Amino acid sequence: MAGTGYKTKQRMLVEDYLRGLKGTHITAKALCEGLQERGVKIGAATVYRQLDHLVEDGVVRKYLLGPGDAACFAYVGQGGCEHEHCFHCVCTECGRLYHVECDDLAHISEHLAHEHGFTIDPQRTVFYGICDACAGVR
Amino acid sequence: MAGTGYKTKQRMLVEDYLRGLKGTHITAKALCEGLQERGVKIGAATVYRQLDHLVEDGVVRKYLLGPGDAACFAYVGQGGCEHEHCFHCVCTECGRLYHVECDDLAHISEHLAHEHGFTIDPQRTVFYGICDACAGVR
DNA sequence: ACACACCTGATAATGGTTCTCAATTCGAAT
DNA sequence: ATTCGAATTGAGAACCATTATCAGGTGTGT
Repeated sequence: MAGTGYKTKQRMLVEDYLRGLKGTHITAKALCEGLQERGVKIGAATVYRQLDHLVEDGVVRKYLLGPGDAACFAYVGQGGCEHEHCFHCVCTECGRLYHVECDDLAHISEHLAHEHGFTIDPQRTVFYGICDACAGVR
Repeated sequence: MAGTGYKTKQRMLVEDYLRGLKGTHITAKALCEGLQERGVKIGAATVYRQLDHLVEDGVVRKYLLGPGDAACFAYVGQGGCEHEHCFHCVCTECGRLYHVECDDLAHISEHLAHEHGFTIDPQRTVFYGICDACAGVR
């Protein structure tokens, strides 16, 4: 379960970079540029490939925020259970992305599953709305 | 609240086509082709623009089934839904769209607003996951 | 070291969506 | 009905994230 394929330099680089972000999300392109700014020579295609592998291994999570938007990736670690009920909120005003980890959200998942026969995928589900910062300004 | 901009022929055509699907989803491209097969002359750009307007008006809902896949659109009617706290669940397996009206979901909205400073827009928010019908098959 | 499967990276290709812009249409006021 | 400014249209180009291609490099077990 430790990895799909070989342990190459690039695999380590991508994984380490994500781990260093400590739960923060990042886009594939930004990750690629971030590595290159560190002097690492790595191609975009490789970054995408390694991200796919890491997601398949369950070490990294991929979030699809919107159509056309770039996917976001975040390190969740081995077994990544701590963040299982982490949902995302996107402010339609400022575009900011908020991580919300809360038991109440976990309860909603269970409620939907038991009462409405629908099992939510937290990785794909995004709440759209307005954050207080923006609500206050208006 | 009835419409953004002018009521053009194309606007009506797109809206009527979607309404005729009665809750079923359709992709922008398919909608465009469907109209053209009816003998309607309409450009893809216009279809996308009108879909955006209809989504903004809350009459149509937009959602993604998979990464890289085309967005899907479904007619949900005037006022978005008859009930205020109607959320939508999309099965990523079969693509079916479920309407869920439930007080527990309303509570989550309040909780997020009070405890996490984020006010959900139910019209725009879609839950992604797997419905029991598909979960059983696997 | 050897063989072979896998990985890399630059580039091209893909596909959905958005942008451009001249021509057309809309809506309200005349 | 006519006019005029603003909004819309449509064809194609542009955009952007992601994938595919493929020759050459690299990892692993023997």
